Amino acid sequence: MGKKSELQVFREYLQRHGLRYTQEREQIIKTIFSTHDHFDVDTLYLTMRQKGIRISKASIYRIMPLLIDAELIQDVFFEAGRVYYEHTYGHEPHCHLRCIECGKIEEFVEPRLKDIERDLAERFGYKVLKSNLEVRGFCPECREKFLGRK
Amino acid sequence: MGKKSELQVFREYLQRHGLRYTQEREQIIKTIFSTHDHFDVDTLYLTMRQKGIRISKASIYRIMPLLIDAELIQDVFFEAGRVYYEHTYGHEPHCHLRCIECGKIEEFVEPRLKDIERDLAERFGYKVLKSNLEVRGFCPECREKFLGRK
DNA sequence: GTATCTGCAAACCCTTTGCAATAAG
DNA sequence: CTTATTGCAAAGGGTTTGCAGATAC
Repeated sequence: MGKKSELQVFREYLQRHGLRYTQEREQIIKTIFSTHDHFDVDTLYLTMRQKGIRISKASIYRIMPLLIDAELIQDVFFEAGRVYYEHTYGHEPHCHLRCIECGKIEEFVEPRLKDIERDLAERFGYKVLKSNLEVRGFCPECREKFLGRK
Repeated sequence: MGKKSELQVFREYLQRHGLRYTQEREQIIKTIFSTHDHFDVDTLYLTMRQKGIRISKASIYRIMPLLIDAELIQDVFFEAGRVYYEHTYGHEPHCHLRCIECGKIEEFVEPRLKDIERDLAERFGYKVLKSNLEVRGFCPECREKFLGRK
């Protein structure tokens, strides 16, 4: 049971939905999965242009929902009116610890969330699909700078 | 040590910052704390107009950051390009369980988050300020409708 | 060939901002 | 009185959309 490539997953998703596997869609997937960073549409657009890939923002905006629906990426957080994404296919579900001062992000896996989800499903009768835990604070450096060492 | 009213807290906050306690600010606080619902700026604006309170959206947009800074309200989630808020003063910190189909929201208190926060602070050296856990899924009704009873 | 997809530019919509009038202290 | 605040309307800025030409299949 070898793991399918993200391209393969996307291709099958498109086929299943009667959609087409275009140059632009292939390039977006490739670009997104070529780094581990969180990104927004604007960043993705600029990155692709820098690589010499011709694409419009409109197309990116139209393709993002497909990638989410195909469970290849996920929106992680919102800031300054922008949506930030990360690619999730092939990664263990994880949470984010963000410094509100410098924006640095640490990822961590928290097994206790599974228990919490299970308890919630039972208590409220929900079918739990996913959970998102975001912790905010000061990273060690900013903490020192702003809270005076302690 | 009686609990201060939200008005009192806001008044003191404003004073402390050299700001003025205006009609509009008083009315916003009163309106927000008169229900337990989550709200966005537009809803708040319409609610106030319905009650016959004269206020502009611009003022609401300008006052929201003050309420957040005074720790009276908090932004809870973003959806369809909008920010949703809830009043938090006087409430125990809680998390949200949302139905992605009908939008219903259940609130729950999760004591295990405190442990998680403590562990994170130690592991990454962060000063943790707050955490936000949002769980998404299908509520009992929507689950039945869409997933066929099971 | 046919229906989907793309790029462009305009439209949208929530939010922010400049400015003159108003009100708090 | 002095300075902060409000309301209005215009500007911003991210996202969506209509349409004609391009492209997957």
